[in-house]
Amino acid sequence: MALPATTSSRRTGDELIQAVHAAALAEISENGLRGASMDRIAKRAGTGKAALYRRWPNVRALGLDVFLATITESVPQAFPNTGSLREDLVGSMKSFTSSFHGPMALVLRELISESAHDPELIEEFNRRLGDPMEAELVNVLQRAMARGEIPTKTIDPLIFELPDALISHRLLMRGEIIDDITCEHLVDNVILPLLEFRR
Amino acid sequence: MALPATTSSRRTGDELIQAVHAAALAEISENGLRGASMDRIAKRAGTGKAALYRRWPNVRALGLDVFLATITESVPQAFPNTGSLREDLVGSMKSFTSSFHGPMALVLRELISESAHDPELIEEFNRRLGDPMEAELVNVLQRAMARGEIPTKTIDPLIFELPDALISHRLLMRGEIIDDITCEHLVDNVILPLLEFRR
Amino acid sequence: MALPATTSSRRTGDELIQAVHAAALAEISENGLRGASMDRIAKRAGTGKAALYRRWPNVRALGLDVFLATITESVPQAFPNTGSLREDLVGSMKSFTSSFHGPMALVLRELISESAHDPELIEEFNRRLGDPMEAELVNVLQRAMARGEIPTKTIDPLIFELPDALISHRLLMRGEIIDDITCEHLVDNVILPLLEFRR
Amino acid sequence: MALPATTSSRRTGDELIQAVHAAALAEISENGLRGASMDRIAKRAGTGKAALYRRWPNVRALGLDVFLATITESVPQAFPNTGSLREDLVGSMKSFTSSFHGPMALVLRELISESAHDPELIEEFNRRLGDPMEAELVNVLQRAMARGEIPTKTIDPLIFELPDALISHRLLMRGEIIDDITCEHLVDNVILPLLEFRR
DNA sequence: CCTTAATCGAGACGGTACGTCGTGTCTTTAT
DNA sequence: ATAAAGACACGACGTACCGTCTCGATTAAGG
Repeated sequence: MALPATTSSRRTGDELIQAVHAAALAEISENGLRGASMDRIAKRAGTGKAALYRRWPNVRALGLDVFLATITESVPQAFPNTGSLREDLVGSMKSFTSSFHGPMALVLRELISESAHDPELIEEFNRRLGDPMEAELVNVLQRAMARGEIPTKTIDPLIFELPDALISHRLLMRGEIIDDITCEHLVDNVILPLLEFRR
Repeated sequence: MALPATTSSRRTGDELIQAVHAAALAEISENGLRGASMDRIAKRAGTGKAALYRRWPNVRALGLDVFLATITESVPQAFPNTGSLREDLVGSMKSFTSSFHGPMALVLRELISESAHDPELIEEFNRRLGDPMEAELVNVLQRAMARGEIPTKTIDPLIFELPDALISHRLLMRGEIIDDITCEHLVDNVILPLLEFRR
Repeated sequence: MALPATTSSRRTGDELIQAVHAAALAEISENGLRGASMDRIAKRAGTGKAALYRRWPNVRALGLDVFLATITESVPQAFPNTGSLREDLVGSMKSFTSSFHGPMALVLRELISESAHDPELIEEFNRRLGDPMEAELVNVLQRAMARGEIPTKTIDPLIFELPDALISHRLLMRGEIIDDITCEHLVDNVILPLLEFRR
Repeated sequence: MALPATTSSRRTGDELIQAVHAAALAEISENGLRGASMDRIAKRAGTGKAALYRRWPNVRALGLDVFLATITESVPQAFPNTGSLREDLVGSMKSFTSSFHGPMALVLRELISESAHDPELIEEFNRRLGDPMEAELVNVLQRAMARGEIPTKTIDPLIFELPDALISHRLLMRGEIIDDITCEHLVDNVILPLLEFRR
C-alpha cells in the first residue's frame, strides 16, 4: 500500500521544513514578524532551536523564506499578455496585489519594515521577487512599444518605482494592500499618462 | 542679579528633557532606533529609567519626539512663494529633503520602519509634520490655479501621495534621502505633467 | 458647638501622626513589615513621603513606633502582685502574650525578624519595652525572695532569657504567640524548677 | 587516556552550581542575605540571571542552599557517644555551634530572620538540618536512659526547644553564636536539671 | 550489514533589555 | 515654616529572547 512511512519520531529535511514553515506562519500571523520569537517557533514546530539556526540566521530570514515560499505559489510568474498595455498593466498589478490575503499582507508589511535594518533581506527579496517582476514588466512595455501604444524610447526608471513605492507606502502607513480600483486608477491616471500612452 | 540658574544638582522638567533628547539622539545615531535601549539612554542622560517612562511609553515614542523636535527647528514651516509653481514645488521639496542630514535620515528611516508596528506613531507623525505640510502644499497649488498655471479642478489625491511614497521607499530600500536632482526630476517629469501644468 | 475643626485641608502634628499610624498599621497588616512601602503608606495616609521621612528614617522605625504605640496601650506597665511567685509569673506572661491579637503578633514577628538588620531597632525596642519589663520581673523575684519562695541568691541571667527566646522562636518559626497553657507549662516545668522554687 | 576534562568554555550542571555557590557566599558575606542581589551574584559567578532563576526562586532559597551545602560538610552528622550524657550534650552543642565561623553565623542569622516571611525556607531548613539533629538527640537521650542517668519517661518537648530558641535568640539580638562556655552553662544549669539528671 | 557521521529534539548557558517598583532626597505650590 | 504632591536618580526585581552550545537518541550513508 506504500504508505509514506511517517511512523518515525524524528523528521528530516523537507518534512521538517514544512513543519517549520507552518509554525513560523502561525507565529508571525499572531505576533507579527517583529514579535515572533525563535523559541516559540521551535516549540510550535516541535523541534529545537538548533534546527532553525542551522538553516536561517534569524527570524527575518525565516520570515522572508516562508513569505516567498507561500507567495511564489500563488503569484503567476509570467504577466498576462492581453494585447493591450492597459490590460497587461492592470492585470499584472491586480494579480500581484490580490495574492496577499489577510495575514500575508501583514507579513509583507513587516518584511518591508524590517528592510530598513537588513540589507540582505532586501537583496534576497529583490532577487527572488522584485527582479523577475521587473523583467516581466520590461517585456510588457516592449510589447507595447512594438504595438505602437507608447513611444519607443528609454523609459524613466522613476516611473518603475512608483507602483512599488505606492504599494509599500500604503502598506506601511495604513496596513492595507491597494485594492483593484486603486490599481486601475494608478494605471490610468499616473502610469499611462507618464508613458505618453495614446488611444 | 542675574544668577546663572542651574546651581541645583537635580534637573527639572525642560532641563531634563533637553538632556534626554541629546542622549537619545546620540544613542540612536550609534545604535539605530531599533538598537537603542532605554537603559543606555537613561545612563547617558544621567537619569533613571523611571523619568523616561514617565514621559514616553517606549523608545519609538521618544525617538519620534527627538526627531520632530530636531526637525521642526530646521524645516521652514511655510513653503516658499516664488510666483512659479515649479519653483515652489522644487523649492519646498528640496528644503524638506535637505533638512535631513546624515543621522537624521537614518532616524527617519527607522521611524518609517517602526510605523508598521505603531499606529500612534503614524498619527503623531502626521499630526506634527505631515498635516501641516499638506496644508502648505494645498496653498501652493491654489496659488498656481489662481495664476492659471494649472487647471482649476480637484486634484487627484493619489498625486499627493507620490512624493511621500517615493521618499519613504528610497529611504527604506536604499537608506538614502533623495537628492536635489531627483527632486527636480520628480517635479518636472511626474508631478507637473500629471497636474497638466502648462508653460 | 466646639466641633474638632477638621475643616482644614492640611493636618498638623498629632492629627497627621494618627493618620500615618493608622495607614501604616493597615499597610503592614496587608503586606507585612517587609512588604510595606513608604510610598503606599504616604498614599494611604493622604500625605507626602517627605512628611514621613521627616519623622521616621525608614519603614522599620515607623513600624516599631506604630507597634509600640499600640502595644503600650494594652500592656499593663506593672506586673501583678498576687503574693505568689507562680501566679505573678504566669499572670505577667499571660498578660504580655495575650496583648498580641492577630495582626499585632505578625507585626511583632516581623519586628523580631528585622532586628537582624537593624541594631537601633533592637535598642529602641529594649528601651521602650524590654527594659521596663525586666525591671518589673526583678521586682517580682525580689518579692518572692522576701517571701522565701526561692533562695536568696543571684539568679542566672540565662533563665531570664528563656521566655523571650521561646516566644520569639515560636513566633518566627510558627507564626504563633504561645498560648496560656504553654505559659503555665513553661513556668511550672522550666522556670520555677530552675529557680529552685519550693512549695 | 585521562584527559583533564573541563576544556569547555561553558559550564554545566555541577560545575556551574559550584561557581554560583562561591559567588553567592561572597555576595552574602559582603552585603548580607538581605542586601544580596541576584544581579550581582550572577555577575560574580560569570553567568546570567536566568541560570539562577532556573534553579532557585529567589535569593533566600539560594542562600539557604549555599548555607546548608557549606554547613553539612562541617557538621558531624552523628553526635558523639562518650558514655556520659553531659559529655554527649555538651559535645554535640559545641560541635554544632563551632561550625559557624564568622560569615556563616551571619548567614544563619539572616536565614532565621527571613524565616518569618518564607515558610518553605523553614520547612527545607528543618528537613535538611533540624530533623536529622533531633533524631540524633533522641538517640543520645535514649542511651542515657538505658544507662540510668535520667528517668525513663517521656521528655517534655519544650526542653527540646530551649537550645534552638536560645541560639536563634542570641543570634538575632546580638549577632553572636553562643560560645563553648555558654554551651556548658546551658547544659549544666538548664538542660540537665530539667531532665532530672543524677550524678 | 554494520559502523560512522550527521542531524534531531530538548533545553541549559551567558547575555542584554524590558517595564515596574521602592528607596530616600529634593522641588514646587499653597496654606 | 510645613503640608501635600510628586519628580528625581538609583538600582533590584523577575521575565523574555537572543544565538550558542551540549547532550543523548535516532537515522542515513557508505565501506
